[in-house]
Amino acid sequence: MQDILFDFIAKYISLTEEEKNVLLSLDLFRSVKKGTILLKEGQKSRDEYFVLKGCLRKYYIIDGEEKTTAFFTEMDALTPHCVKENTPSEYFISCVENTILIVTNPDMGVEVNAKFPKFDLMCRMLAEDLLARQQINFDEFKTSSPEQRYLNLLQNRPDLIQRVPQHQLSSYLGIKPQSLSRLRARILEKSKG
Amino acid sequence: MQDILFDFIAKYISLTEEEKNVLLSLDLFRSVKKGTILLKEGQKSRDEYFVLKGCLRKYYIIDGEEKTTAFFTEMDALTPHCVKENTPSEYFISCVENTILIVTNPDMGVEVNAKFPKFDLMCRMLAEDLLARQQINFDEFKTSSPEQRYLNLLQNRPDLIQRVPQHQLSSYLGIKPQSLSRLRARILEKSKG
DNA sequence: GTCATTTCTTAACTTAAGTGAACGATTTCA
DNA sequence: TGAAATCGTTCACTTAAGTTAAGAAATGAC
Repeated sequence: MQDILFDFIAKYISLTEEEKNVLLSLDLFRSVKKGTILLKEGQKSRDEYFVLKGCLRKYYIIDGEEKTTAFFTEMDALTPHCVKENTPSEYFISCVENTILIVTNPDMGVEVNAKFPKFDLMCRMLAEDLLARQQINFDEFKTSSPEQRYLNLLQNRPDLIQRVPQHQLSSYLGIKPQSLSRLRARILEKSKG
Repeated sequence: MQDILFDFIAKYISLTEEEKNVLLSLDLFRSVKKGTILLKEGQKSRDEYFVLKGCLRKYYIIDGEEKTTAFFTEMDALTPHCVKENTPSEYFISCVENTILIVTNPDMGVEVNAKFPKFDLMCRMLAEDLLARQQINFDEFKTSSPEQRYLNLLQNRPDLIQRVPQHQLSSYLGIKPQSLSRLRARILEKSKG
């Protein structure tokens, strides 16, 4: 399980065995049941998440309707907006599956940083990395039709389509559940000829 | 002009007069004519931009059609994806207006960092900041209809609607120019009653 | 296992975006 | 200045997404 964490960190910096042990001793791991809501709209929180196993979902409730805008799976990091701004959250975060997380907060960052000066460097690289990926995703979203977006998802994150309910996927694709059903039927029809 | 730069930096770190002078002496300023293409698809580049005055546009050409995905105006920073990855660019960057830029590259970062240790810190804060804003924008885009997106733009960046041609705005909103025309007419009709 | 709830699909209808074409109005540039 | 290209709007038509409603299928609770 920890391997996922160390594989992830290894993408950015290298750790000694000793450093790894110190990290593990911090006891950051947390196991969360499917359906648990980690963050609610209006709530303040200092918790940042890193997914070791499982899946988190970020969603808004707008006019009484859930609007899912992101999924976080293995190796994904998630710092809710409200953590940086110290404002009430505009969105919810819940567990799509039973999930194992690393939970940290900015204060611990300071502490950890004292022991690992490299940690700061890694955080910057991570932020830049996420930003770059986010921008590409956004561009792809803007330049595609819902159907293309679904096909892209099928290519890039096929696991999501299996592990996430359709009605959550649909708003992630920017459409209604009925439209996703129809769109899938349309694609199937095409492939048959 | 430099005030824009220092106002921007002041959001993150504070500089002494001496430090400001050193920064100015680096001669990073560049004036670029409207229509100039700073980066082309397929091209490699190390240049990062910060807009002091004017407007840059990022666009793809997909099936022979320009798809605009971002505009960068005063105080916006832009690091093309290809700079970090050292791969050919997938998109173009051009000047919508005569523009004054600060042009840097990662190597200079090393040099600058020797003189300003704070610089590194600022870059991380900036990356985190941009990431947070980007995520909110993306969420907003996903959860809105084209019409809502246009109204949001009218609220949040009214200047863009003035300074940017309609057909570039439209793909930024994820629709065709004709649809933007129609949508504007529709809104006007509504407001009349 | 059964009942209730949630989720997914289908259908009919409405609304809005895509497409192709035409038309002035600008803008560009020789 | 005058011709050519670009740009914005409009129109008629097509296609796809939103909406409302209903029913089938899967899931969960007891």
